[in-house]
Amino acid sequence: MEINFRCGECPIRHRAICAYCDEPELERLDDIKSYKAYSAGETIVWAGEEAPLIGSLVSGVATLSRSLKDGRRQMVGLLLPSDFIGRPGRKVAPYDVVAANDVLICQFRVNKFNILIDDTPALERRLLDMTMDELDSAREWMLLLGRKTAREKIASVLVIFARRGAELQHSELGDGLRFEVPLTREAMADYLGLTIETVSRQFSALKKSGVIIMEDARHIRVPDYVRLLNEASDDSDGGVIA
Amino acid sequence: MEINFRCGECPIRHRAICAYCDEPELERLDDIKSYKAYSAGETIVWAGEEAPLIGSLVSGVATLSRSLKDGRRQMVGLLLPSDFIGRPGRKVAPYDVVAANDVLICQFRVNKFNILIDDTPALERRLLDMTMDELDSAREWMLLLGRKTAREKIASVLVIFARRGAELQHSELGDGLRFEVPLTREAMADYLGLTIETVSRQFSALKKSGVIIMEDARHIRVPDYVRLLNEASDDSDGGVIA
DNA sequence: CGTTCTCTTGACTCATCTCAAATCTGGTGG
DNA sequence: CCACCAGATTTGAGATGAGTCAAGAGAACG
Repeated sequence: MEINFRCGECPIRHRAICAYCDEPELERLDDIKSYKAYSAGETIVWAGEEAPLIGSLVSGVATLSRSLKDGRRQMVGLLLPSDFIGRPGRKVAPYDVVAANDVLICQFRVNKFNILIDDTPALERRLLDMTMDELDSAREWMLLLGRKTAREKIASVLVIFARRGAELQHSELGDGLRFEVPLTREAMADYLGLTIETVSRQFSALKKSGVIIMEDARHIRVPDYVRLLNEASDDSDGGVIA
Repeated sequence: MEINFRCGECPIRHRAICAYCDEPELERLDDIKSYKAYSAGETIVWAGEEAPLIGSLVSGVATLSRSLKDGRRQMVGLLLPSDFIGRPGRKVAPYDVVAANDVLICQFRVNKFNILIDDTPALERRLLDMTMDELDSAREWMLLLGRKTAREKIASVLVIFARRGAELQHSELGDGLRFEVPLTREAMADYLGLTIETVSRQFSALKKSGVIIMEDARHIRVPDYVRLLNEASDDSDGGVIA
C-alpha cells in the first residue's frame, strides 16, 4: 500500500516540524519525504543504529526508550502525532523507537534533511521550540519518576491518556469521559519506572476506590476528572506554560 | 564588588550560548549583559516568577528543581559552567534555580535578549544544540531515576563529579583521582530521588567496599575509576554522543 | 479449541523510607 | 584558645511500598 499526501493536506501540518514553513519550504520538504507505516510492536529505530531515521509521527503512538546492560528498561519519551523523531546531524541513535500501536511516519531522507535544516530558519526555529517543549516534559517526568508513588504515577499517565483521548475526539475534558489506554501494561511499567504487577495492582486499586471504571483492560471511564487530577498530585500552582 | 569582563576574555566563551558568535555579535551581547554573583544557598529564580532571568552560568554549580505541593522535591537539572539559564520568550519560570555554591552568572537583559536571538542565527543554533544536549541528559537521568538502585545512583553522581573535577583541574580521568562533592547530601537526595539518609548510607557502603575513600564528607578519592563506572551500571554500549 | 499473550492476584521478600538519636563540623563569642 | 551552637552528616531500628516469584484468569488468534 502506497500512502502519500501532500504536506498541505497533512493532518499534523500545523503542529509538526513544518509548522512554521511557508509554501515554497513545504515543497522542498515534500521532495524529500515519504510515508512509512509500522505495525504495533515493530521497532522503528534500534539504539546504536547508524544514520537513524528522521521524521514526524503522523498517527499512532510510539515510545522512546533506553536500557541498561542487564535489561532494565526505561521509557524516556512518548511520541504522539506531530512529534519529531531524530536529531539532525546525529550519527548514532541513542534510543530505541518502538511502535506502540500501528503507526504512520513521515520520514525525511536523512542527508537531505540535514542540509535543508541548515538553511531553513523556519525549520530550525520550530525544532528549537519543540525541543524545549520536550525538555520541559522530560523534566516533568523526572519529578514523577523520582518522587511520585505508584498510585500517583498511574493517575498521572491516565491524565495524559485522557487529554490525548479528548483531543482525538475533539471533546472536552470533564466528568464521565472515556478513553483508550494506548500502551500495554508492560510499556506503562517501563514508562513509569514500575513493574508490570505494580501497574496492574494500582489499576485495580484506583478501580476499587471508584476513581476509574474499567470497561476492559484498555478502556477507562472517569466519573470525576478533578478527582483523577488530585490522585496524580500534579501541582497546578507553579504552572508550566510557555 | 563590580565584576566585569569582555566576552572575548570570558572563561566560558567557547562553550556557552555565545559559542558560535563572531566578533560583531559578541559586541551586541556585551551591551546587554552584566555579571551578577550569588552566594551558596541563594535562590536565583523562583518557580512561578515572571520574566525570569536569562543568562549563562560562568562559575560554580546551580540546581534546577521542581516541587510537589506537599513539599516533595526533585532536582531536574544540574547547571555547570557554560550552561544556559532560562527559555527565551517564556513568561513564567517553571523551576527554582538555586545556587549550590557561590555562583557567577552572566545575565542578559530579558527583553533585549529575546529580540537579539530572533535575528542572530548563531545564537539560535547554539541554543538548539545546547537544548538537545540537555534533553539527552534529562533522558539519561530518567533512566537513573526510574531504574537504578540507590547504590548505582550514588556511583552515577560521583562519576559526574569526577568528570567535572578532572575538567576543572585539566587532569585526566583515571585511577587515584580526587574531587570535590559540590552538593550537600540533601541536594544529592533531591537530584537522585532518594532521601538524605539513603544517600549517606550508600556513601558509607561504597566506602566500606573500597570503591571510594572519603577524606571528609565533601572530598572523595577513587582508587579504581573503572570500578566506580561499573558500580554506576552506565551502559557504554548504546553510547550517546551527538 | 488449544496456544499464546496479556493481565490480574496472592504470598512473601527486600530496598528504601521514616523516625530518632548520636556525631561531626565550622563558626562565634568570650 | 576554648566552649558552645547550628547545621550537616552518619547511624540505628523498625515500618512499608514496591519488587519477585508463582499461579490463575481472560482475550486474541490461528
